[in-house]
Amino acid sequence: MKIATWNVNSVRSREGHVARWLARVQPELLFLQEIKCEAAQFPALTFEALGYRCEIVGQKSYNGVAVLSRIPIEVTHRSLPGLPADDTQSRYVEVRTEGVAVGGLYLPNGNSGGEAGYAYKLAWMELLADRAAALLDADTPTMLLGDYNVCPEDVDFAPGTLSATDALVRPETRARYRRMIYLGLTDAVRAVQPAGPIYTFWDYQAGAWPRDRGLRIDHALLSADLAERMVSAMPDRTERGAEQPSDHVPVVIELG
DNA sequence: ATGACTGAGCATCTCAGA
Repeated sequence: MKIATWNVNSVRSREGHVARWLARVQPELLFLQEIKCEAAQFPALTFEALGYRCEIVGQKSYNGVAVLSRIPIEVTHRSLPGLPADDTQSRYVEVRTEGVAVGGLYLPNGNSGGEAGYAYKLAWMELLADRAAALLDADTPTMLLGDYNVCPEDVDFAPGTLSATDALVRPETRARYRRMIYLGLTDAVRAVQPAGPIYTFWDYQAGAWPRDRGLRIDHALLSADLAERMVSAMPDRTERGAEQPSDHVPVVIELG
């Protein structure tokens, strides 16, 4: 079973990219982030024609997540448990399939909105770790994947791309990511490639892609039972070389 | 000496992204 995540930076601008990628890779589940539209504008017919059901948690202009599935799923959550009722940002969807809980997430960047914006990121990370703890306490096989907007270690960003005060690398950010690792979750891509740079994002600016000056910010965290089942986990770099690409590439996890 | 991106929207600039 292949489960993938992809921040597409507008699903309407990337409809053809996603359709071609689905036809080529044929994952069972694809979680999308930054769809940047409401459900009514989502190009569901295109993906349904390829055999994928679409579950959309939309939002106008910003954020927005979705899951495309070619196996039966049950949507269990359309927002991250614990957020205030008046939180309007669409950043989380969770499903159950074959006894596995799979959460697709778009974690706040944290570099805009001043200290309040950064505090929102940290609060969101606390609730995500709480959600992980609840699933693990119930012995639920769990995968939490998406755009974490966190470079866990210095090797996860090319030299010179980020300052030490960037919200993607600040110590408070990394501490909260580590809390999830300490719960017992496995960083799938790092388990496959324990050392050395491996990126999932390259900025549109300053020739970041041709110079391979990227970041590793899209992750899949697996409970121990799923980590044991893992066959492969890797970003699909080829997508960054497409015409008019997203600045992120898909990350694919294969379970046996 | 130095270039310099992309998408959405009550748009021809601003916000957000990272």
